[in-house]
Amino acid sequence: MRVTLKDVARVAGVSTATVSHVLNGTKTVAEGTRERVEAAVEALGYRLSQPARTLRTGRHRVLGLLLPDLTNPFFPSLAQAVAETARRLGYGLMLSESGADYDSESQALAALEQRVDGVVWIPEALHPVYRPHRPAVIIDRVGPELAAFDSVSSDHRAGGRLQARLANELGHRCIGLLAGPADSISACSRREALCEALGEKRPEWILEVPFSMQLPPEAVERLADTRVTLVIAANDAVAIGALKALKAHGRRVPQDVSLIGFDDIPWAAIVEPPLSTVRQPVRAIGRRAVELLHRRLAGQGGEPTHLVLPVEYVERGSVIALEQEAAAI
Amino acid sequence: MRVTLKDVARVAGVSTATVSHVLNGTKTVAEGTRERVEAAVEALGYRLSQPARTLRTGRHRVLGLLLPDLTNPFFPSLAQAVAETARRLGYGLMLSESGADYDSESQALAALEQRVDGVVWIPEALHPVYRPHRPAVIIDRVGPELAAFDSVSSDHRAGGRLQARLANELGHRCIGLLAGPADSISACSRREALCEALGEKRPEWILEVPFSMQLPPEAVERLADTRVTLVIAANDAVAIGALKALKAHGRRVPQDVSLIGFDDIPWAAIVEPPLSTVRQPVRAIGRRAVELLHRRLAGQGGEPTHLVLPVEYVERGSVIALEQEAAAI
DNA sequence: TTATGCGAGTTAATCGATTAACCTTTTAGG
DNA sequence: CCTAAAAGGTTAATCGATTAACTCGCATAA
Repeated sequence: MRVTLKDVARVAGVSTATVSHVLNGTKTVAEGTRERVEAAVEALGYRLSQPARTLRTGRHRVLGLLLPDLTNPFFPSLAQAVAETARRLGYGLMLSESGADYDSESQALAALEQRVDGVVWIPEALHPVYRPHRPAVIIDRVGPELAAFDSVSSDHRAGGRLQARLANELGHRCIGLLAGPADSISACSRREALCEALGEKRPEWILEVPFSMQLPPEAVERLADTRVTLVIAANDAVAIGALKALKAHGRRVPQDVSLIGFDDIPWAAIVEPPLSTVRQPVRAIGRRAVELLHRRLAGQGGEPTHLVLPVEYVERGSVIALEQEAAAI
Repeated sequence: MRVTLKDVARVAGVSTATVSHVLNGTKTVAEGTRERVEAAVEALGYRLSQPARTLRTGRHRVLGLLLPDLTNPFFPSLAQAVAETARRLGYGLMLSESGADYDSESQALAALEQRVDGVVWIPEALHPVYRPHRPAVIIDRVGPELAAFDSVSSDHRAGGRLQARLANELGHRCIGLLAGPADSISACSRREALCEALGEKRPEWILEVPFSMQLPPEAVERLADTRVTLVIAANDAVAIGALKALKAHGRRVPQDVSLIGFDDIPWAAIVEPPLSTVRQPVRAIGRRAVELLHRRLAGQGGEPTHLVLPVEYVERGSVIALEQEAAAI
């Protein structure tokens, strides 16, 4: 059925070793021989068996990427950067979504690990239940449990402080915080740094919501609170959900209430009004993660590396100064 | 280094065959023996080598999904449906993006095929250059080139007619069409059916744009055309791009100009105003595609099956009747 | 009593590549 | 002219599982 190296070797009149060397360029092969081999490959339509090669060499030449949720536009962007870098370094990419619960995350990771050389992993839980069995680079986690692995993350704390400073400078005293899930490490870092930097003027209310455009009814209700002059959202998806809710309540953004997100997903610039947000360097994150993984797979790099990349504020118009202060500026 | 079946067998005091049978449930094994084997597996932390299994059995237990662009929110939704169904049928999923050009699409497909049992493929080009070497289910293509493969697609022609009927009923006579790329089969079907159904009242202008929120400058310019009362977009992403451009021109949707999209991506409901669109049954498409693939892999099903799934109009408010006619309704 | 079949295990071939070790011829250097 | 190295090839072991074919008791049926 299947055309194997052996068939090619027979047709080309050489040994399988030679065919392999031609295909992989692992040894010099005489011009004429190589041509005969290549002709045979062509004629027979030979296709390498990856499983066989992997079994023999122990290398898949594939990296895995495990992320929480493709419908959050942040992750496709990340996936593209990861895929691009992987391909540049000679790897394929196997992408997997971890699904809702931690069980399915563990399962997905376990399944992934069996088919790749290493994984880039964006864990969901603050206290992950699973430890990778292969080289892994963790994105967005700085906790102690996975400290043994390389990691890359945005400077979430700086992001939180950025938001706080903005609130201060623009004179917002009554803040509503749509924080991310309590067990998300990145959401927690942002929230902590934000609250610390706000100091006295702690948020009027804090609500934990999932990273999704779909706000829980409770959150929608809270957004009717007219005292609040600035809503800080866990990320852009949440911010966009909030935007919709605010409009439904008849509150104008930014005239009646300012709104700020996090991530800078493509849609942030599209919604009305365009969303001011804190940008994560998504392409850099993906690139650096793969590069770290590659280095690790090459056997270099002893101590785990923890990269923290800077974030920046992107002004788009959904945040303005409080009126009384506006005159002063 | 690696713990193999042999190690487990040695520790459990049985042959590798027995271990394999315990692990796969392929033969009855005495209670006590099984327990010893399971204990050994646990104690040694044994993990199956997928490449070895695949080499031996010829089955990967993984399906591939090749799609054009993860940043178009239609595809993540599709990917989720595909992943879910695959998992339900006992497969893993390997997801790959085909990238910009057809070369990289062929490469991606070739790479994918080597690691999966079959692929779900959403080709970009009207005339694909590559023919799959494995069982494949094609999504959104009804052309002759790939007719030998199973396929699933929305009823794009019906979608086009739906849009035309809407235009008729609401009295729009001057239509701008932001058609998709000329080499996209689905875009072409829609466009053809639309134009046929419009008959006399063919669009004032037709512009081919890529499936992206980022409209080419030419398209942005055209949208300033105040004669046009209805803009039909190739898909929701394009529609949302158009929405932004229209606003930039100071034209209100839907008061000054109606706008309709295609797909019904999650964001269609979020933008302002919410976008009326033609919904593709994305979950059903994904599910049916995997089911077809599974059947084919099981060796059943002789003749290729071509499934065409119905679309439906989703009214959200971005399309209204022309004023003079509005009174009549 | 003899065959038959089942239950529980084992043996060993096999999947399709890679690659260390080895063998000839050439080639080049001194 | 002699020797070392390079060039060009081959042989055969190996990666880690699966599974057809076989063995050996023992129970059941004829």
